Amino acid sequence: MRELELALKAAADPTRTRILKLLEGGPLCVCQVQAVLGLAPSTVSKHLTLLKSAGLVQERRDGKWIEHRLAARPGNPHARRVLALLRRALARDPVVAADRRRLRAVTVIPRAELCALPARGRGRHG
Amino acid sequence: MRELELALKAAADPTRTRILKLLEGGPLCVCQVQAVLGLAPSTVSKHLTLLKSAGLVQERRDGKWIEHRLAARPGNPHARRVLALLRRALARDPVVAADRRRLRAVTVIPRAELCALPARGRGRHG
DNA sequence: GCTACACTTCGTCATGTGGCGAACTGACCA
DNA sequence: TGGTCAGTTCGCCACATGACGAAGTGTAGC
Repeated sequence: MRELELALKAAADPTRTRILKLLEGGPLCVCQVQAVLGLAPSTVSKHLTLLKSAGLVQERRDGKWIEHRLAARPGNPHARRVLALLRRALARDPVVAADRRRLRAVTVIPRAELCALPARGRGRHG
Repeated sequence: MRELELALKAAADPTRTRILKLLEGGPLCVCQVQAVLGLAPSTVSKHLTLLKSAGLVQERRDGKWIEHRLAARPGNPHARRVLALLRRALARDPVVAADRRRLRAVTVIPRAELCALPARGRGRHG
């Protein structure tokens, strides 16, 4: 019951829904998500931590960066169900579509360059 | 997006999850739900109103009472997905099982008698 | 080891949410 | 037409949640 609650609550926030839909396209690091959503790094990190503890997302260190991806085989069966639901939902949602466009623009930038961009929030103008 | 959010948020609260699982057994009036969950009528009503506005539940007046049931054919496709998810989930949850036991005890009492019980909250002792 | 930097944690704030009792609404029945 | 009573709405309270910036953590590379 509690696990279902966690999985549903994790998916029930629009920001986290957008993150999950972004991750359907493949693994991303925090600053890529941040660049697409336009949020502070601390905010993105908190959402990803919550998604992880709900079992929807896994992480893997890749040198300096941390790759976040949808949980391939969640231990929590509710998490699997919620991910499956999301995969079917919002196929034509305008917000999701816009996010995907922004993501395409973002992923062509090398990570080292993207993450160093000044507009990141960790010093919004310097 | 907003509709998915509403449907997920509606199902993400444990009290509402319990209500939805109860309704899987058939339509119920407010005082029956209340008798099983042990909550104030205003609280149950609020939850049912939210479930209705999320498209998960429908109501039908039956004389003095109002029957609440799972939406048979929700206009909102997200609502349909969430209900399908819930139907598969919590099949062996202890809380849900206990609720079902209590519901069986409650449904043998005629509604007119049950709803008039003093322990209802609308005057918890008189 | 020291610096750089991707990310997290902490403290704070505004807002949302779940619970209750009291007052209100509206359908049935006399 | 007025009473009864199932259910809703309202006002209130405590607590959860999402956002931010500042400070902290830990890995890569000099």
